[in-house]
Amino acid sequence: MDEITATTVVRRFNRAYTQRIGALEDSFLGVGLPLGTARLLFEIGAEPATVQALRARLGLDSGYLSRLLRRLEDDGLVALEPDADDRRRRRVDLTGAGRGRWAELEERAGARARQLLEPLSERHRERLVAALAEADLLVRAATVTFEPVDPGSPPAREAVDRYFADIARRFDFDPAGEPEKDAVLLAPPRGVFLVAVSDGEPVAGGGVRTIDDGVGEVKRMWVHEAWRGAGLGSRLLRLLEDAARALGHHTARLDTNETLTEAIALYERFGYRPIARYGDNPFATHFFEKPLTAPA
Amino acid sequence: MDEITATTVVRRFNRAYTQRIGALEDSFLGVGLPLGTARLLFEIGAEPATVQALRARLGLDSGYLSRLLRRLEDDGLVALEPDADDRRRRRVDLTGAGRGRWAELEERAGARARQLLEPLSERHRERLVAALAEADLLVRAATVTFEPVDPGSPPAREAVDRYFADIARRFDFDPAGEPEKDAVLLAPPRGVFLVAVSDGEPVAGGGVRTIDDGVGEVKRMWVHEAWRGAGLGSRLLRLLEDAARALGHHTARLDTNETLTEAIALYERFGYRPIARYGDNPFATHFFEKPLTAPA
DNA sequence: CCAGTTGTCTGACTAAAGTCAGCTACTTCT
DNA sequence: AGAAGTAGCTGACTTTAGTCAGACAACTGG
Repeated sequence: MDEITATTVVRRFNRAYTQRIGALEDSFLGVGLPLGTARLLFEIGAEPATVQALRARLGLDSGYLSRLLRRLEDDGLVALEPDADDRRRRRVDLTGAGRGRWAELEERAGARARQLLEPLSERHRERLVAALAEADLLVRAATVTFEPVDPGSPPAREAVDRYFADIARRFDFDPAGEPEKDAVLLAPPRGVFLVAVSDGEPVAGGGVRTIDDGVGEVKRMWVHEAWRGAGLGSRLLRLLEDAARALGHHTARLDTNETLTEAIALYERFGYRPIARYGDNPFATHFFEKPLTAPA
Repeated sequence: MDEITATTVVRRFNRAYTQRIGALEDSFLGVGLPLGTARLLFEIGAEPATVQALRARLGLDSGYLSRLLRRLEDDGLVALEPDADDRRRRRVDLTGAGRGRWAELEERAGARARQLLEPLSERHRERLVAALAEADLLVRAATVTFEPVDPGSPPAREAVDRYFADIARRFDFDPAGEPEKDAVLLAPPRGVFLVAVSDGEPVAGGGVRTIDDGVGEVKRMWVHEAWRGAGLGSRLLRLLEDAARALGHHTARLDTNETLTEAIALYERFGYRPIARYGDNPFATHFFEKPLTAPA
């Protein structure tokens, strides 16, 4: 695809959309709260959080946020209380009145969305919704980044747990003890674990461990169901190969189960070739290897 | 489609997109201009204009805009000069320095778009661009409104001219004298002409005239090539039928040429039935009629 | 040619948004 | 226990964005 055309389409869309719907944010006006305050209330309603979490989510200055919260508290819309675990922290939640105000904001935002769809016929509405859902998935996927993390850390553990849960649905599998071993094997200096997190939730992850001098093994590659089809698997595998190279490996291996057909297709697309069984993974039925030359 | 789900998708997309790209607008920052000022400079660069045109395009207060322009002028980025036609008006254009600054903004906006596409594979990039193009078309179509205008007015004339140009491409057609007749026949109180305008350009239009007591004729239905497939034709025909009812008609007629197959399909979908030739339009080959009962 | 209208500008405001340094209470590390 | 760091708050600002009521010059219709 022509690079110029592609960015032109993105920019054209941005202009049209923000002009028409971007005013969407202004729909928060008219409930007697300035926009920033309304957005904050909205965010708290979506999920009560600590002050610092809100600061991160909204990208606000600490002093500024403090004042906004104070104002919401004075208006009786939110309640702040010290966090039991760390009494420096404060947890913010909506009061009854705040919940009412939040529902109002919800309703307005919903009305905005309905207003956009309303002039369209059923058929065109379906097309728009499908296009937005597709764009949503791809935009999210494009803006997520993979970060190396300690395989014992909560996001990594969650990714691995979900990986096990997913494959247990495909074939008879018992992860007994595996997560604990992973936490060691996939950690530096002999391993790596990468996770992509979106809205605080891991959406894809996987690791590399060293099985022999110069030979790395790709393990636990997983992509959240709702995020499949957006190319995260390919990006992850490419990054894991880079990581293996950085660990000094000249060869990447991996094993998998015959039921995981999409995974096998991905490995084949990436140039992995079937090899004889290695290691002692009782759940693996297929084994692959690929020489790690300079990155493509 | 489930109404709730549809609005949910729109809202979900809005959140994700504005959070990730909406910061897009902030990309105008970092060139030493506040956002509003940068947007103004951008708009002037896109097309030099009078102060009032900018006011309309950006929806700014006259005093406020005046000051913003002053600031840009002081910075040597724009030049203002009285309009030759009406010396109350002032025309604004970029200076050389302004053009440089504008190019910077362009580059930043383009970089933003590229940055969104960059992490995606060719295949996913194509999918995202296609989805955004589709959403763009439908969002524009959904937010455009049809307004009754004098058929002699510039937007109506342009719509009719483009209609003639389009059909002349389909079959041998000579519009001699027609636009002048239209300006009378499609005007109140015996006719109506509707146009939808987007970014100052007509994108769809059409009219109704009275051919007999209680009988109206739909004429000059046209949709801009770039806007086809978004349901504007259906919306327009529905509105024209409403207008015919408002003129007191119980029957709608129309003629068309056999080469205009999409139009014929539209009429049939709307319940028009073929009838014998009426009138003396030498270019028409097919004739249709529909009883106008209460609106669906 | 004059009354009314239009296009732009100025003055005098206000509210919202955001920044920065320093402070206090609490936790963590050694 | 003490030092060092963290979470949040307060005070004192600045900038941006925007409103509104005139003022004034230039145009337009009768």
